[in-house]
Order: sequence, then C-alpha cells, then structure tokens
Amino acid sequence: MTGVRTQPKARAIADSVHRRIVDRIWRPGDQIPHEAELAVEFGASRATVNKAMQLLADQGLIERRRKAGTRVAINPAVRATLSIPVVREQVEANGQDYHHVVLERIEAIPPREVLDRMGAGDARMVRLQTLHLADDLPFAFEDRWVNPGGAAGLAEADFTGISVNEWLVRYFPYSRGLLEVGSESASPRDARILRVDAGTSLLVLHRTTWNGDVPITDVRVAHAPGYRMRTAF
Amino acid sequence: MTGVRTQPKARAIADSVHRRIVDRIWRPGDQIPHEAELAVEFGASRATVNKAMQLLADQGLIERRRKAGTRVAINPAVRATLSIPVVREQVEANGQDYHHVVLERIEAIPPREVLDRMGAGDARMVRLQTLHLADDLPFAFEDRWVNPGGAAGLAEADFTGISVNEWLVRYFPYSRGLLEVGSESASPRDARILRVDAGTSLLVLHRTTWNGDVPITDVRVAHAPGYRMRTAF
DNA sequence: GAGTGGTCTAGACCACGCT
DNA sequence: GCGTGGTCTAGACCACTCG
Repeated sequence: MTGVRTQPKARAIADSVHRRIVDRIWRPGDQIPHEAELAVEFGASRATVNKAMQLLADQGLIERRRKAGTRVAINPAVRATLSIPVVREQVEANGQDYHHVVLERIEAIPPREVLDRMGAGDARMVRLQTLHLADDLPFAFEDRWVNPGGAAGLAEADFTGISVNEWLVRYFPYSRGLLEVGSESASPRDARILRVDAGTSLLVLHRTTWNGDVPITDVRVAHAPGYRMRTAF
Repeated sequence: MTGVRTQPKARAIADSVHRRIVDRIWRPGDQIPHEAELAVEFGASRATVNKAMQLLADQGLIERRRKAGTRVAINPAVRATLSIPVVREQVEANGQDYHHVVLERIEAIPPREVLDRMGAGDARMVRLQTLHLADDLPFAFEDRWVNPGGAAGLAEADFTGISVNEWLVRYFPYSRGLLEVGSESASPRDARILRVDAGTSLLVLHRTTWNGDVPITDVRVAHAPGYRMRTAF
C-alpha cells in the first residue's frame, strides 16, 4: 500500500453513513441509530460522530431533530456551493490575459429598483460601469452602484489599475449579501458593449452586499455568451 | 430584555472576528492571533475557537495554514450555497399548483456529449423528457438520460404520479455530482414546449450525478423566462 | 418527563510546513 | 526544529421537542 492518505475519522464515518444510504441499507425516511450507538459501532467519541453527522446534515442528506432523532431525508435538495472569485482571477485561472476598462463613472440617485434592493432611501451614489476583458475580448459587463457612505475613499480611488470589483472586495468586506442568477436577452447597450447581437442570451448575476444595515454595493454582471458557472457537489 | 435567543459560543466568536474584519481592525492580508490566544481572550476552549474559525474559513473570509497561522483573505471569493429542491417543491413553495407531463420516454444510446459527461461507454439508457407546469403554465422543461444500471426498477416505474426528478431523488441518492449553470437561447423545441418564441433567453441547469463511478443520470433543465435562482450569503 | 442532538471543556497527540 | 492548526476523546450540561 502506498500513498493512502489517512482520512479524518469524522470524514470516514460520514462516508460510511453516506454509503449505507446510497446502498439503500438506510432508505429515505428511515430513522438511523442515534449518536451514542454510532459512536460505539465506529469506536469513536460522540463528538466525532456528531461532527460527521453535521457534515451530512449540511449537505441535506439527513435531517436531525432533538428527541426525534435522525432520519434520511426524503427529497434531499441538491446543495452546491458556488464560488465566485474576483473577475480578474476568473480570467487568469483560464490562462487568459485580463484587463478592464471603466466606461462610466458618475454620481446620481439610483433608480427605484436599485434603492429598493439595497434598502436605502433616496441617496446619491456612484455608478461605475466596467468592461472586463479576457485576451482583449469582452468577458463581462459590470454595472455597479456603490454607496459612498459604505466605502470610504471611493471618491479619491483610481480604478484604472484595479477594478472597482477588486477594490471593494479587498478593502470592504461585507457582512451579508444576496445573489440572484438569471438569464436575460442582451439589451442594445449590453450588445454594443459585449460586441454581440442584441437579444443574445446572457447569464446575468445580480449581487447586493451590506455591512450590517449599511448598503455597500449593488451590481449586475452580464457575462459574454458561453460563460458557465460550474461546481461539484 | 426579552426574547434574546442565546447564541452558540462558537458562533458568537465567529461573529466577533467577522466584525473586526469588517471594521478593518484586522485588514486583508493581516495575520490574526492564533487559536490559543483567542481562546484566552474569549474565555473559551481552543476547540470552540477552532470551530468558530473553521466557519469563517469555510466562508472564505480567512485563510489558515499550519505554522503560518491565520490571515484575513485578500480577495475573498463570494461563496454562496445554492439549494435546488425537487421541481414540485419549488413550484408549491411559490403557492402554485404543480403538475407534470411526460413528453417522451424512449431507450437509446445517448449522444457522445452526454456519454462523455457521464464518463460512460456506449450504453443504452432511458431518455425521459418532462414538462413541469405551475398553475398550468410551463415552468421548466427537463430532458434527462437515466442509466438503468444505476436505477433499479426504472423500466417498471410509472412516472405519471411522480416525476422522474422526484423518483430519482427519493430512491437513488447519489454520492457526487456536477452542476453547470448557463444561459441559452431557446431552441425551436424548447420554444414549442415552453410556449415562448425561439431565441428567448433561458436559464439552463445541467446536472450529472454518480453513485461512486456508476453514472445515474444526466439532466438539462431549461426554465421558463423570468426564473431566477436566489440565495443569501 | 425523558430521549436525542447541540454544545462546550480540558487535555492530548499529530501533521503540516515555515524557517 | 518547532509553532500552528487539525483532530480526537471523555465527560458534562443543556435545549429542544416528542409522546
């Protein structure tokens, strides 16, 4: 035997239980043994078994309730974690050259829709439109509103060397956010900027972040055709 | 004071550290105190501090390495967990009536592309096309290949009362899967089935699941216009 | 009321990876 | 080498919720 990396015990237990469910030894809706019992079976402490079971519960594979015990989930939802890095890193991870262009930078009161999403009253904010390019081809068009009250130094910041995207992520960690993923037909503006035909189908990400109750930014990112988000689960 | 739910200590510690990062007391790239030190500061055991820090590391907010210690992440990626329930539950959660129609059920050898994704050699599989409806309006069009070798009882199963989607999820837990989210223009077939114009922009989810190395199913779900995936992070 | 999971502690040993 | 995080244990108390 060579190179068999030892696996944490909790992980091994989780895998064992997972396998029993997959192998239909324990079927959806079935109750499975309680932690103390599993601890004895696997020769582990209850804490370790608990950690293992929480892993499975986080995946949605089992459902746990005090007193009622643990059951195999009936209709487990697919739970997949999307990781969305800064655009520059996405491009570079693809082996392409990245650069970006600031198309517009103005100060104004955002449209109702944006204010509503941010939960803000009428307030002047900064609108920054950026085109991200990969090997000089349009990769994503970003249309962003930033609350100056949530990002000190915004007015003085220079976004030629670093994109707003990266500047915000790096200097203004948020405490919570919302993400919407949808599909939209390219508007004439999208089309012109991304250099595609109007009406082309685009993957659009919409993201809003807050620091406590203070809105930081609201951004719509329209990706060039062909872009897909991928994740394993 | 009323109704202030007690919070797990690990969570409270994680929130405190999160706040210090958000408040720029600890900035991106900074090293933060090691676990033993935090344990003393928060009056907790090291195990509890470890749990708290793992929560933050899972969110991508901090990066931890043995010996090197813990640092605030420089360009933290947005990490959001998507939960994708069975289609019926999505529709019903929306307060709408659900039903589905099986459009086609044949046995054949899938196209190269599908076989490649599943990592399967030439093998006969079952193709099931299903239209999911919400209040009698098209909600999603599902085009699925199922490996009979991975789903015993498939040939005998009746999908009028329960959709393949739900049948598989309920009776055949997978061990791993891949998810791709993209945007596509409605093909003539998509358009006819979803009752939209050809070329309409559709959100398309592509999912493949395995049980160990045995492919179970490969499915493309095209959603009716307007559908969005939402998640908080 | 009582059984089950949720959480915490103090202590321990180990694996990794800087230096 | 050696400091730091990764993991495990045995024991304990608590919170929730089912019956």
